[in-house]
Amino acid sequence: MRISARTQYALRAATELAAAPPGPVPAEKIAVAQNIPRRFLDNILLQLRRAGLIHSQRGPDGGYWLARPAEEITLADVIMVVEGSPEHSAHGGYPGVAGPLADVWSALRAHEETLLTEITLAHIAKDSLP
Amino acid sequence: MRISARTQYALRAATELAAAPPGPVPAEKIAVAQNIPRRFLDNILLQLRRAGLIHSQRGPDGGYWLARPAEEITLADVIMVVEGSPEHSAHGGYPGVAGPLADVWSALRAHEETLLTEITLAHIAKDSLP
DNA sequence: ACCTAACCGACTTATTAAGTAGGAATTAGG
DNA sequence: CCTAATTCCTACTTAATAAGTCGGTTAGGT
Repeated sequence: MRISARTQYALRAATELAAAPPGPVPAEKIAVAQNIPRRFLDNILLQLRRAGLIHSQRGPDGGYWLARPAEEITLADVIMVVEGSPEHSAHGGYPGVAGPLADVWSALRAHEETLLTEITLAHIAKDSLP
Repeated sequence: MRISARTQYALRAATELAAAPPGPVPAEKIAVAQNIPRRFLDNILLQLRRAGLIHSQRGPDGGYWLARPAEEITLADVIMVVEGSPEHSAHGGYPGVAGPLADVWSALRAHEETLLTEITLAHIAKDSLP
């Protein structure tokens, strides 16, 4: 269950947006609230925007906001953007007697995906996990 | 769900031992059967032995064998040896509104651990997953 | 003695993660 | 129109980890 700093930052930033009142939230505010290195955060927010998960506005009073309601953005959505699509052919088919190991990884991944697809940013922001 | 090559090798090697008839199995045989770089495998087996998971015998007809019955060695046992004990303080306590994220990781880890603790080398070797 | 196989630490190389740098483009307010 | 705020973008650096290699040493059996 490895979760990179980048991924965690992305989720925390997104949660911050989910919890904020309507309107743009500047990156600086997010960085301070979540204690994320500013420049790095820029980088991540850019990626989220390009993926269409958030929108942005430049200039004074500019900032970022969610492209969809927080109830409709799952953790998996965010994670997939920053981690890239998982190439799950990595553990496919072990020699001989070790074959069944692949089924274990596959079960683990399945459960993980299920869980992360069930939980939305709204759940996190409101502390109402299912 | 990141699983290092080293970990996979360790599990596959252990499975090979679990499936073998009683008596020492030389590293070379495991390396060939599982297509694992020989020197690297040495390294891993050494680690497993030091952890008390397997025993060894030098000289001709030497090799490795499981220290306990395959039914009593879980995947978690093997993984913990090669990955080291998880420092799960890594994601402990996020600022403000992101706090509940920690519960998600914790749930994920709990499930993972449960599953890996339920499955033994015997299950893999005999392809009889629960 | 000799061959086989485990034992051991240190070393090299490749990849990824994490963060930084330096600016350019946009927008609102005065 | 000028200024300040703020996003946008590419590329770079550095640190950590993973993966595998090397060169031998030690012990056991025949």
